[in-house]
Amino acid sequence: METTSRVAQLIEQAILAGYPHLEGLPKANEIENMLEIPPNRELGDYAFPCFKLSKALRMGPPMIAAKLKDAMPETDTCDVQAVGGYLNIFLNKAAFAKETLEEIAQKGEAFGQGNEGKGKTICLDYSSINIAKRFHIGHLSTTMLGHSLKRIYDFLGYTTVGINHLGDWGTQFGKMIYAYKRWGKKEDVENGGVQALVDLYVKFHEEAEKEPALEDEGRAWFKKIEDGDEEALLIFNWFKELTLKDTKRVYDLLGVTFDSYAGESFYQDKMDRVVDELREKDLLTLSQGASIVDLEEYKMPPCLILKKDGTTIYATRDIAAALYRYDTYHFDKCLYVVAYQQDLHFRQCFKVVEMMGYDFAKDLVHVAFGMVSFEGETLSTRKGKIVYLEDLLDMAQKKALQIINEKSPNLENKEEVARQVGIGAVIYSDLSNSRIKDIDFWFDRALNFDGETGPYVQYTHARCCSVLRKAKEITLPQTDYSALCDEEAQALLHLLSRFPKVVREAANKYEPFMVTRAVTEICQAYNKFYYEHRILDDEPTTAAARVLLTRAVKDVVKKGLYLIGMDAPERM
RNA sequence: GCGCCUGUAGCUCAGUCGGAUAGAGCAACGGCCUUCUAAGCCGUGGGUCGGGGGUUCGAAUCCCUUCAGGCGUGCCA
Repeated sequence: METTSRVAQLIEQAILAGYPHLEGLPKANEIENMLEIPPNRELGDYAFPCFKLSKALRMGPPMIAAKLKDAMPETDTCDVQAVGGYLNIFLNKAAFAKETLEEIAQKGEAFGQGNEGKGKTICLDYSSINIAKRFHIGHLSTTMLGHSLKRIYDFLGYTTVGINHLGDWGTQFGKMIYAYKRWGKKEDVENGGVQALVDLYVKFHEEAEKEPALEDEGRAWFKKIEDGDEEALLIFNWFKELTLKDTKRVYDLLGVTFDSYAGESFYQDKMDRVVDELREKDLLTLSQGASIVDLEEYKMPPCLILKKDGTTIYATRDIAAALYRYDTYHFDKCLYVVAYQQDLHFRQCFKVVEMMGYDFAKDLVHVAFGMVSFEGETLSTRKGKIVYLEDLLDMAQKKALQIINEKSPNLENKEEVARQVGIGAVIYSDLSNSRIKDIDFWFDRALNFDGETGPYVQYTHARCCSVLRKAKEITLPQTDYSALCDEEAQALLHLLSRFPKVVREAANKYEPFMVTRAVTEICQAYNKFYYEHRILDDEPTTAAARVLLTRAVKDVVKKGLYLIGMDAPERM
């Protein structure tokens, strides 16, 4: 049983001892939730605020605390003190150390793992790149948030389905085909990849300024795609392959994977169902030539389903996708990791699904995140205010390599470690704050390797590994847990023991940064511990305890990094 | 106009379901490597928690109001 639950039970017993017949007093599980962590370690490991009992017991909080202190059963779990209105709890340090470390030692990197998600499926829509566009820093958050959430849910036993909802439908692809046929060369596109396609698209718009008829040509080619014209599809699919190939390089660097690439084009033949069903259920109304679902009752603008030319729109597509995903995966939740600009769009879509009578509408969740700007300005290819992810990751790896050459010139696999550290720095900075915050991208921030950064955490992990390598060379006796009663070890043990709860909170709130933060705090506490105490102490039983603590830190940090999508090199 | 979001140290941000003197990192300055990785550790300075009301024994946290900024607000996604 967890320490906090046991403490809560003891308090429950103390309350019951004093007031056996009084109704409305908190039970152990409620008490556990009421427990707090004092602001200062000298005030104990946990605190029970007695203010909340004041009314029921008709007594001042300090008096209650004093009475509870006297009524607390004698155990070796903890001691208590009454301070003001608080009942402060002091754990038996050695017992706490033993319990925590034995569990982590037994479970290793599986510490915190769970099976509460067993039999449940979670769909995650993330990254969702556009065909014929280059991957840039604006795509990083959706990609890493989604990837991290997928790993977190996997860790908790859920079945997860990662979906890259490709942006592969629209007139722009007709324009691109036209531009390619008129100005493009096969080998240029083969060699230039997506950038060549982007160039063709830009060229189209330049020319269309002078020659407006080109717009019609573009539309005509898109119509050919829609109608399944052989040539059009051949070129279109080739563009798609090129984009996916280019993007795969970035996904490989980041370690990101997907289970499905069903994007917009995939739903083309699944839209009729939505429209028909909306008609049948009498939800569709005609307004200004377009077909809409009126949402005035819910204080939202109408949801557009068919444009006045009768064609579908992204809301139609997202509704079709939601229905399809439910039919296919029977998800317990479907997460849309998409920027907050689309908040209204998703609220409308989810509401329409609900109006259609689908109960699972409540399980559709928009996991919104902030906007990315670059050095204070809106991202813009045209103004050159853009950073391509491939370039950024390249710079990060180069910087990491340079630092390795300075600090660890004898490291064996420098290139590989530089990859892990450089990319880790970028991922960490992306997942270090709550997702709703806007990000103003600055190179020196994303490529910072000091302080609360990816490299800092990786460094601490590597430091643990180093100590453990040294420890292997000596034989250690039975562990003396009372050697871990010092401030630094105890602070560290608390952070470690809380890790499983943090992972669950991150999952419930869709906030990977909580894992990032928890791991960082563990590293800070370990580095402090490391400087205050010699791990490989002359006293072997002490050394054994500290080595065990080091191993626990290593395992938890490694798993935490994994959960946010980072690698943990053993040397750096 | 209306809706959603954000506002905490010079900068970037944490802050548990309301709880004890509001915490980190960066930047600045000053220390610490003949002992386990100095990508580290320690110290110093720095805060009207946007403003004003209210609820409460207690508010950065809840409610109201106001200001500032961002985003959205029907045929792009």
